[in-house]
Amino acid sequence: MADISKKKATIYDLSILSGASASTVSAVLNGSWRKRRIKEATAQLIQNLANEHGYTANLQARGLRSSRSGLVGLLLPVHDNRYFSSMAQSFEAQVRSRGQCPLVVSACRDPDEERQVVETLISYSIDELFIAGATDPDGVHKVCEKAGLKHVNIDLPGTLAPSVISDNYEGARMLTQAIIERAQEDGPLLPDDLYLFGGRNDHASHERIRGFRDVKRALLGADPDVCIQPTGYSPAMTARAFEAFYEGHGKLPRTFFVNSSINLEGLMRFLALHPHETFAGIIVGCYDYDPFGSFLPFPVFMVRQDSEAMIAKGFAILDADRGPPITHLVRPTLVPPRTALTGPLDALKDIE
Amino acid sequence: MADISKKKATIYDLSILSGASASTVSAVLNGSWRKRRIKEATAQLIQNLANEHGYTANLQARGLRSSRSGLVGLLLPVHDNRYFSSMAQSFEAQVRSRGQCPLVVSACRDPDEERQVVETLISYSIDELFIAGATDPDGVHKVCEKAGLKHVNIDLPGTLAPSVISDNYEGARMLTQAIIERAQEDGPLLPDDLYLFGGRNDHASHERIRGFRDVKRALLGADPDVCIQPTGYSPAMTARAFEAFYEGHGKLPRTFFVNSSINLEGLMRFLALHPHETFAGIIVGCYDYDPFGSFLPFPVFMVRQDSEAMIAKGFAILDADRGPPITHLVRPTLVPPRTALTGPLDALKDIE
DNA sequence: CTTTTTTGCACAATCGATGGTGCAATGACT
DNA sequence: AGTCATTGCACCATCGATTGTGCAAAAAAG
Repeated sequence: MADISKKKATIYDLSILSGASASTVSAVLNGSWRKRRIKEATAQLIQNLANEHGYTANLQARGLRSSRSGLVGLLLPVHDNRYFSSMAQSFEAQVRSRGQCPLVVSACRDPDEERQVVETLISYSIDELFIAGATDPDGVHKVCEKAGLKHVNIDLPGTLAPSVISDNYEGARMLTQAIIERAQEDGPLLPDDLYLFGGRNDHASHERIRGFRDVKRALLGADPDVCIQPTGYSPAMTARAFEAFYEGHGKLPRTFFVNSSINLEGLMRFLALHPHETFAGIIVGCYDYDPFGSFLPFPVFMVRQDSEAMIAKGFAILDADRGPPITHLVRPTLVPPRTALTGPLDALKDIE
Repeated sequence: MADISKKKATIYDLSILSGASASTVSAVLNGSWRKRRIKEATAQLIQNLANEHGYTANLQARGLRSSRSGLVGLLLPVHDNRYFSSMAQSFEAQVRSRGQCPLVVSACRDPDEERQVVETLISYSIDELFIAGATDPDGVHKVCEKAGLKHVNIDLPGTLAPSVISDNYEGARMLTQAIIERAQEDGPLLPDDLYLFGGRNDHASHERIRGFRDVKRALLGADPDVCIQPTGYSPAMTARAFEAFYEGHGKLPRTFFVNSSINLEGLMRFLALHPHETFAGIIVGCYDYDPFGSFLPFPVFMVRQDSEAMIAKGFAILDADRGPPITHLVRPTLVPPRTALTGPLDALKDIE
């Protein structure tokens, strides 16, 4: 209690105070003391001293010695997005419940940045790495491999390491079917009335586009290539695509599938520049859930990816150690318009 | 290139390869070699070897020795919210541009959790800590103090350490004035027509409420206490408050001020349970910006807090070292309805 | 050709914790 | 009492880097 000491206590300080050796103190404080046949009384004494002086282990020293740091990394494209930030939230909770320390970093979908960030994490001797939405998962894999770092891909699969991803094909099918059915309530839907915006040359986009096309062909009989507009993942590019369509047609498509909430932000940019009439009657599907996106002034069907389950599965794979580079699918859920799901925010302490 | 070695190279490996001593290698690789009067040629030789073998310093070892880790922490209430996640994004960019490694963690607004998380960070010898939206900044301060850890409060001020916060009073004034003026376009506004929902017993809420009340009294002549509904920060509680009002009045207030985007999620939960007519004609102000929140089917004025500037100011304070526990205000901006601001997402690499 | 200065680097202690090994003291057993 | 097993713990090398110190060799000065 009466702890005037400015510096943090070390096992050596406790060793002097207790009269025991540093290795005994260490054993007591890291729990291995039974194995080392330390007397219960000695352990108690040291424990008490440790509490009294607010001892906490220097995790850098421990990490250096044991070459395990207790750090688990999550590599994200960006934080600033509900899908990834809620993944970060789940990740953090799960890592902490395992007694480790989460390290969440973003790399802006830049392959070089990705590799460099991972190098940095490796320099801190992180124990495990979750690679979420990496542009170049296999490039990152090689970096991890070289350092002997266990890792899984989340969200976008790699070919060299185990991956856990959303079932994009099924999710896209559900979403496409939902918006078609809803649009048909307003009258017959032609193939030209249903577009897809966003996404690019990655696995998730491919699968989503495949699901979209399969359902569209089945229900509407055709899917002209022009209806697929892979604009990449930036809001600006997506906005440009909407703008281009609008220039050409004088209106938006009656209904469309937006590849992600980031692309949906592109739609917001478009909307900001056009009056309400522009989007009267449109039906939108968005592959990602956002609580405010769900309440836009037109029906927005959304797909909520189960990032919590994906992270959990990721841990299961890492725990199983050295699994084959298989891709595991996690089923997302369809969220109808005007739906406010509960989330991590509900775990906030807020007693009042 | 031909690097078959499974283990990471150390300065000792390079020391053998180069024929120089480990200390020389160390000096070369950490840049202090000029000061140590190492020959340019020797430095070159070692540099080349290091590149060839993909050497990266073990930052735990370095941290242990130098008691500086290169880690900078950011403590958040939650990730899963555009305000905090965009703060995380700015933070990360700024930390990295300073050559350090960002460590973003959340503590769920739980004072105990906050202190414990900070203890953990301290065990990793982080160099600096940004405490954002802490429930108990001064409690955290004491923990930092004891460990000699430099820190600033962001968003919610403490009395013991320097703080950088949003100018909540001014922001609330702007927002209140904006929604009043907008509402008055639809006819005269009575004091009972303007409510405030959300927030609790913290500095930010107090200031926002104060700004709200001052403007409301000035423009509408009065502000009955019943118009202030501090529901705390949970969506569920906020939804309950809307529900209660609706029960009592058969409608929502004509216009209201929502204390944060988390509370705005509470409004979404309410909306999900009620038809469109329920919110016909309402005008909303929300203290926080969310790109989708800005496009809800009724006018939503938002306040965008400048988290980037707040982080930058935080670094300036830390760099100035040992500043007095002064509170610095950063002015937020008013965002009119249907506005899509650009953000960190626009920095995403997305060439296509 | 000495003496002094400068250059270039090696040595060794150190940061705090871990874990293999060894040894004295105690108790059990014949 | 003598042998052996067990208990309880101390010693010490080690993880990989940093840094103060010291000392040859080379260069400059005299």
